[in-house]
Amino acid sequence: MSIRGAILGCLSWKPFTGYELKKLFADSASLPWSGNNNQIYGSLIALHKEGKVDIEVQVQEKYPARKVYTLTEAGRAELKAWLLSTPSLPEQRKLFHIQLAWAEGLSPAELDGLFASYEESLANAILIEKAISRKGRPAPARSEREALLWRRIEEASLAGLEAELAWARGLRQELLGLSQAHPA
Amino acid sequence: MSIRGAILGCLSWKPFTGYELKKLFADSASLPWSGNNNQIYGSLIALHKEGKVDIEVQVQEKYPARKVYTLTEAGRAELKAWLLSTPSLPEQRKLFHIQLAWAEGLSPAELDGLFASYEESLANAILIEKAISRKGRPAPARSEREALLWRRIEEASLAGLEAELAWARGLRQELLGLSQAHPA
DNA sequence: CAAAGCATGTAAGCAGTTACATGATTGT
DNA sequence: ACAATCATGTAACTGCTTACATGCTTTG
Repeated sequence: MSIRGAILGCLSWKPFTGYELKKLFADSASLPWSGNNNQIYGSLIALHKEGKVDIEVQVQEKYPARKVYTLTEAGRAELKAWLLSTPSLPEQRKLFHIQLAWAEGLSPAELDGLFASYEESLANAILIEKAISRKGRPAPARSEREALLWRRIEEASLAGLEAELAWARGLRQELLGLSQAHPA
Repeated sequence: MSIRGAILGCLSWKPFTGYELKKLFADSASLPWSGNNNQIYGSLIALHKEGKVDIEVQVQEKYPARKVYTLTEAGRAELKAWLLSTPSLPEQRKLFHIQLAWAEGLSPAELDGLFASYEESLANAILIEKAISRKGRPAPARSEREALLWRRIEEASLAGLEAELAWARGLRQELLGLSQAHPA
């Protein structure tokens, strides 16, 4: 349910519609949710039922009506409680590593192909991340502290990808060395 | 459904019972599943229905009967297909970063407390990982290649934790500097 | 004229978790 | 006496994903 916290956090920055939140989640590498309708709209409806958010309906001429959500005092209280809850350890799900772990049945060439594909998608993800970051993504900067935090969080997300790419490249080279030392 | 792949992988190493697999998943830092009954036993039952595994029931005197699972040819085929499927990008779920992102409402002391708690649990997780790795966890080493892969995978998991701890420590110091430059 | 964007919502399903249920044996 | 280990399985639930449903507008 930590997506609730993330949604409350966004709304503590400024009011949003569900549609805007959806895009925000979908575009962010640090927010590990797909931003699908069910989660966003569902959470907003639940939050409203609990009195944590207010809705302002803005009727438009050419587009469907927007529902702009604002935090209430109760919402602000839940956010603060979540912010102060004890931090949880980071989770890393590196499925490729599990694939590698059981790759004994693959030929050196097949293994090398997997690495090539993995490195390519990592390199691609890094390029995309860098492009977005260079363009400057919308971020709150209500204080020097907040700006620093956001900068460091973005850096960490990129650094994680780059570390993984470096790891894969190093290991791939080692494997090439091995298969040349003991040819089939 | 990637846990299926992981289970098939284990069984390609040697036969296991559900109970043994459960412990294996629960103890491993690289296998991102809790090893709960429902998943392990459920998957094994499904795999058996599909003819991917054989069961040998071993009745024991003092303990409940064990069901030892072995891969069939069909199981080996599914494993190979999974091993050759295109690698997926690593997923990182660093919930603490999201907490930080919206921490604007917290005092410097409250923020510092969060960092202290985070660093402590990271340091703890690292110690546990190192202890287990020093004792040498059970791992297949049917070839030089397999031994190398398992070593590097273990290292990567530890390196991820250590990088996160270093990141947190660095940022915490920067924040301390900030709050002294602009005291409340 | 097709695709993408604006904007909301629901249905069906998969993946994963905690907790429940049973029951003997061994260690503290 | 209490907890942990051995060993299997089921029930109830949360979280999250894909896909469905609608309908107008703008862009290519």
